[in-house]
Amino acid sequence: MEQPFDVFSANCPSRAAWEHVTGRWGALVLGALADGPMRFGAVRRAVGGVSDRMLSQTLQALERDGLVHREDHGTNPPHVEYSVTPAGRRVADSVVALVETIHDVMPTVMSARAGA
Amino acid sequence: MEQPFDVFSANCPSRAAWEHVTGRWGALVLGALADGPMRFGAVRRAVGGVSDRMLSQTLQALERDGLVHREDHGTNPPHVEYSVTPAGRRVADSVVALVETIHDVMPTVMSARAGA
DNA sequence: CAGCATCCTTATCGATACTG
DNA sequence: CAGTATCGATAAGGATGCTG
Repeated sequence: MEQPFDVFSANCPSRAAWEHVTGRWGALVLGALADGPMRFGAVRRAVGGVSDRMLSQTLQALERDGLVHREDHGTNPPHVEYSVTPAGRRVADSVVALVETIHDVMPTVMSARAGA
Repeated sequence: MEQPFDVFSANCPSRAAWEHVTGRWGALVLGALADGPMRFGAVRRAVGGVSDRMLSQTLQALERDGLVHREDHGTNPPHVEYSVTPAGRRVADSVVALVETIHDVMPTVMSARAGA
């Protein structure tokens, strides 16, 4: 027995984690961090189009879910490093695989959109 | 040579496909259809919390992207079957893998949320 | 059954300004 | 640098009612 979790159920706690990960910026942030620890500004540059506000919120949600680790060096000027936790790495790897799959099928998507 | 596509770029056409797939319902619908062709009502029951309206929009976006195939039997009462296309199957498989990863790490997420 | 049209509420997000 | 606070526009989404 096991896995009492089911993202297809609206009220399962895994649904919230699912939405943090697959939300507008969650997966992209995780994908960026999959390459290694990065500072706030580096993540912002890596993820095209994200604002300070959204990045901050996204990182906080992922940190609360234990998928991202936040390391504040407490210096001035501030120096904070974000990285994936072991659990976060597993999720990030799956996200990266999904990104690659999307890239792979893009030619098909483009011709479908064109009204192939 | 190639992969001119990059979801990390805000203006890449793959970003739109990415958002259709990782949007609130996209991945869940794809995940449901990964099990085989389903009728509209069956998908709605499979994906907890989705409304007619959102399901309809989501299916249309995925169909436009060539990831989902819509087969209207033209009968009365209506009988419409949705299925993944070959490209959609690849994406759906990646989505299912992500779902499973999320389920796997849920115990970790739960304890992180509890303030482990 | 498989949807679409309409309305309306809510949540998301971006811009801007500010702080230690 | 690494954020937070506030505001306002916009879009997402739910409820309801209707159709062939």
